[in-house]
Amino acid sequence: MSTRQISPLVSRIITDLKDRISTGECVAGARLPSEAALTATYSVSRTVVREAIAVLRAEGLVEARKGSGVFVLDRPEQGRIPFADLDIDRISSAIELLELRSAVEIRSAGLAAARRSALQLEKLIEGHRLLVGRVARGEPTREADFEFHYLIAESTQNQRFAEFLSVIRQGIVPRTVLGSSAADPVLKAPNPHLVEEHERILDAIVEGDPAAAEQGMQIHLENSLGRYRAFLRGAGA
Amino acid sequence: MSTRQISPLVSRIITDLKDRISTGECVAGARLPSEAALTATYSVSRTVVREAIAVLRAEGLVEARKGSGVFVLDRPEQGRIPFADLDIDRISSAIELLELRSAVEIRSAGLAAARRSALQLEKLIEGHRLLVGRVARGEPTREADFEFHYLIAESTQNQRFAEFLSVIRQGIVPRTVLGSSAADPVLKAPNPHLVEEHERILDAIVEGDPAAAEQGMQIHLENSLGRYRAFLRGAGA
DNA sequence: CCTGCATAACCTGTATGATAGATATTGACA
DNA sequence: TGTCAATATCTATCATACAGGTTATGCAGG
Repeated sequence: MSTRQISPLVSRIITDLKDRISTGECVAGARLPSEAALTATYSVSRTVVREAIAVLRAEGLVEARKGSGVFVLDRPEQGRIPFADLDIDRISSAIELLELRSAVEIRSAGLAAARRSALQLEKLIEGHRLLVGRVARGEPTREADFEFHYLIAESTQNQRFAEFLSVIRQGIVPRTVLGSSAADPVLKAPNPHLVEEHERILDAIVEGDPAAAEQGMQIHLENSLGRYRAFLRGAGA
Repeated sequence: MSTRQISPLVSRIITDLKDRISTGECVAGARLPSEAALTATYSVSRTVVREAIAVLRAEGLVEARKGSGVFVLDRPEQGRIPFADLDIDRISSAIELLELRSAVEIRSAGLAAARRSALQLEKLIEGHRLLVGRVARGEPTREADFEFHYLIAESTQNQRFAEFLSVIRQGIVPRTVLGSSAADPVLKAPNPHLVEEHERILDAIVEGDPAAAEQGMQIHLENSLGRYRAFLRGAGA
C-alpha cells in the first residue's frame, strides 16, 4: 500500500486499523467497529471511513458482511513477506541467495541450452557483448550481469524461471550503487573471470549442450559463492 | 488485490481502470476520467467511484490532484507481476511450476539432509505422520503435502528456500478446493505413491544423506511431472 | 499581438441525509 | 423453553451540498 497517494484522513484510519490487526488486537474473525462508530471516533464523514475500509478489503485483510459488520480475515501468512529484505548487505545474506540461485540457474542454463530459439541466442550474444564492453570500460557490471542471467531464464521457454529472477533481482542488482556497494565487498572487487565464465555458459547454450551449460553455470555461481565465503573468512580473522 | 472481498460495483471499476492502465490505453501521466464522468459511464454513485479510486491510490497506481483530476503514475515495473497467476488451471502452467520447483526442491532436500536440526527432524516426522493420516482418511492432501515440503525448505537453514516456497504456495495449494480442483485433473487423482515417496525423502534426511534425499525428491517431483504430462497427452488424443 | 488579471468552469475531498436489503437482537406468546 | 415477529443495527449505494484547488476563458491594457 502506498500511503503517499491517499488522502491523510483516509490514510490514518487505514494505518490505525492495520495496526489493530497486525498487533493482534483484532484477531482473525473479530469484528471491526462499525462505520458509524468509526466516523464518531475519528470525527470524519462516513465517506472517509468507507474509502479506508475499501482499501483494507482490496488487500484481503477484512471482509464486509451486510447487516453484520466488517470482520478481520484469517491471514495464513502473517509473517514475513518473502524476499522483502533482499538488499540487506550482510555477506551471509548474499550467500543464502546464491545458494538458492545456484539451484535454479544451473537448471535454467541446461534448459536454455535445450530450448533456446535463434532470436534468444541473438539476444544472449548481444547481452554478452554489452557486458564485455562494460568490463572493458571499467563500468559497473551488475546490471548487464543480471540481464545475461535473465535472458538465459527466458530461453528456458518456461516463464517461471524468468519470474524467479524478477523476484530476486533486488538481491543481485543493488538499488543504488552508492550505499549498498560500500558495504558489499564483492561488489567492489568484481569477478576477474566474469567474462570468460559467461562466455563458457554462452558457448554451451549456442552449441545446445545442456550438460555443459549446467556445468558452466555451476562453476560460475560456485566461484561467486567462494568469493563471498572467502570474504567471510577474511572478516573473521 | 483481492477482488473477492470488494463489492461488485467497486470491483468492476477497479478492474476496468486497471485494464486501461496495463494495456497502455492510459499511459503514465495520463489523466483518468473524472469522478463525475465515471459515475455517468458506469451509472453508479460517486461513492462507488471514490472507493474504487481509493484502492488504485493505495496500490500506488494513480495519484489524485485536487482540482485537476486523477493521474496514472509511472510504474517502473509495468510488466507482469512475478508469480501472480499461480492459480491458473492450465496443465502446462502446472508443468512449468513443477520444472522450477524441481530445480529448487531437489537441492533443498539435499541441504536439509546435511543441515537439519533435531527439532526440525521431529517436525518433519510429525508432518509426514499428518499426511499419512490424511491419506488414510481419504482427505485432501495438498495442504499437508505443501507443509512437508516447506519443512524441508526450513531445514536447509537458508531462509531463501522457505521464502521461495511461500511465493509459489498458491500454485501448489489451491485457494478453494471446489473450483480449482474441478479443472486440475491431477488433483482429482492423487498420487498413489505420495506416502512412500515422501517417506523415502524423509528417511534420507533422517539419515543425513544428501544424495539420497536429492534423489528421492527428484523421483517424487519427476513422477508428478510425468502425471501432468500424461494428462496433457491424454487431452490431446 | 502579447501579457496579466479576473471570472467561470471544472475538479477532488469531505460532509450530510436518505433508502434498500441483510443481519442481529429483543420481546411477546404458546 | 422455543418460535416468531418487530425492532434495531449494519453495510451498500444514492443524492445533494460545500470547501478548496486547478484550469480554461474572456477582457483590458500596453
